[in-house]
Amino acid sequence: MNLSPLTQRFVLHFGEMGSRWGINRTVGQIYALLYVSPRALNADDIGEALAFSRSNVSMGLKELQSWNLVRLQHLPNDRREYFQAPDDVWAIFRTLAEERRKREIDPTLSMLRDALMEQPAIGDDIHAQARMRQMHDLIELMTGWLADVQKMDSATLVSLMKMGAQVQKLLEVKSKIASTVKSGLGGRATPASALAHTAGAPLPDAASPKPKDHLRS
Amino acid sequence: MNLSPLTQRFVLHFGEMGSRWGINRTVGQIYALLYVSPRALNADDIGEALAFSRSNVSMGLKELQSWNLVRLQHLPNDRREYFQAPDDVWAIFRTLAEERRKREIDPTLSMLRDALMEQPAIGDDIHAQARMRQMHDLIELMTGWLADVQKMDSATLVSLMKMGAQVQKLLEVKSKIASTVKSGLGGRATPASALAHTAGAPLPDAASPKPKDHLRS
DNA sequence: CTATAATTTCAGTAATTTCTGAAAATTCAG
DNA sequence: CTGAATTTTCAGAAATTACTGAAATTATAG
Repeated sequence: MNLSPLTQRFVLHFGEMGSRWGINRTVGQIYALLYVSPRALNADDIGEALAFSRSNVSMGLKELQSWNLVRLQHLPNDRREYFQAPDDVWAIFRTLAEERRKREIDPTLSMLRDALMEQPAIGDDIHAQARMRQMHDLIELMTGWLADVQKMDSATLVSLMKMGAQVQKLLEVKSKIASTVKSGLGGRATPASALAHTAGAPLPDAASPKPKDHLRS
Repeated sequence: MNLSPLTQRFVLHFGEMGSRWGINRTVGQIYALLYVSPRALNADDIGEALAFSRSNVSMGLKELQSWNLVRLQHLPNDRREYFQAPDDVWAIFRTLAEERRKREIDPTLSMLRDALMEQPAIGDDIHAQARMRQMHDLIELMTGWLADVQKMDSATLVSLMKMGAQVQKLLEVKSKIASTVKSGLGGRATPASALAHTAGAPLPDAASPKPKDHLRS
């Protein structure tokens, strides 16, 4: 199996970017290859195409499986396992976001939660804890939002993203309506309380009422 | 300068996570320290607190500066440079998103654009190019959306994120308004009630007219 | 300008990560 | 079950990345 110049460039790029993305060259190249391949490939195909040792391919595939980024397939009359990337790029992207959250965010969120439980010992700890709370709240807001967004189907997501900054307009319309009508959600309530952010200032306490919680245990 | 147990834990955690985040231990620890510190620190402070060589601190700070993540300060009667993290954690987050886009996304977007210009040589290239186009379009949509979002002020962003999946309801309301121009919102269906519950439901179709495009050349 | 404080650079070393080949383990056809 | 095909594991080699101390550079007080 030899690669076309087009595929070659794509594969090599992914290899190089791999390091910036926190995966290694091998894994990046393997995934790039699977991604553009019109059919599922077995480990030998991959090793041959990319000139990696069989064991290296095996480890790379294991890594990709741990990321849930490959689908496994079996061909009739062939004992070997065939691998392919999911067809839907959005599905790939969701998986990626999900896995990165688990690996890169959740541990920090958990550490921050623990740290915020502690009684500040010395003066500087009060400031440090306030800073940690800011970070904690931001991360919790983001991961909660991400969880919400992950539930949407791709089509909805696409149209929301295409709207871009214009949702903001909708938000204004909403609060206008909300305040005109009697209605709950009072005026533009949410923003106001959310605004308590910023400032290097002492930061007394931080718990703002949260309409919904996104805690995962 | 010795660190409180609380700060120590925070700093060590950032050091360990550093590798997952694509920065090294030193840089992670330095930033964690600056982030929780109530005052700006000079390179010697940092080196002493973290037991790093002076040159290592210098390199770490240089790295952080290249990420635009530190502010530089000068104290009266002191020739040394003092460093601190920005007060606003949202500002930090924006910078981070921006810089990661530049380093981790833009090069790929550019490679994809080039690859899509080429004339597919062999049969498989047609498929490969189609896959690359899917990826390209997704990335372009995401970066365009990110650029829009980066323009919002933090308060707006926070309220949008708190809404989470509920924006989706707004979207429905919007299209309803658009179709029933005059009466709008008929009867009791105020946004308030519409917003009351998060979705998960199928969501009819998604292509809504797209008012704006995100192409950057 | 000179002396000294402060910072950066850099070559060499240490530590970590990636990759390989050989051996072990697993799978399955017959 | 047996044995060949296939995959995984793992110890060590190779490559890469991080870190240090010494030297070079830059900045500034006097």
